[in-house]
Amino acid sequence: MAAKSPSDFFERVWEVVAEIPFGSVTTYGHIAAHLGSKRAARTVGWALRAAAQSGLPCHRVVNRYGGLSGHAAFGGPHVMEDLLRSEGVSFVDGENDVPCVDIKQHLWVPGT
DNA sequence: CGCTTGACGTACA
DNA sequence: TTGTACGCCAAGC
Repeated sequence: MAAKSPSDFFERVWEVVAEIPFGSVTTYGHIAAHLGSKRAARTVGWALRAAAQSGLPCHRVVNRYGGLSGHAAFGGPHVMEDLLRSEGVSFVDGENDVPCVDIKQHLWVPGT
């Protein structure tokens, strides 16, 4: 698709997030890499915050460790986790008793 | 108009 | 191996 404007970076993130299948999750790094820059993960986070306000399923986007980072943007610390569990996403205990999404089982890659 | 912060990740010392 | 620094892009002050 033809590029539009420099801020199109946000729209690309939203486009990818909107294509995440039900019950699947992806990571900031994968989205950023799909956009062209692996280190743009931070910018992806900014776009996700705006995505939450756009009504996109940004709760399907987690960090590299499967940890839910943007729970604050959902208005509740357990909203994001509950949404993922409602979609059938499995949670695994992290190395610090921290529940993380089983990305190994639900990881979805942009372009699939 | 310029510096700092921010839902991360990779590279290097 | 662990810790620190850098990079990406946009918004806020």
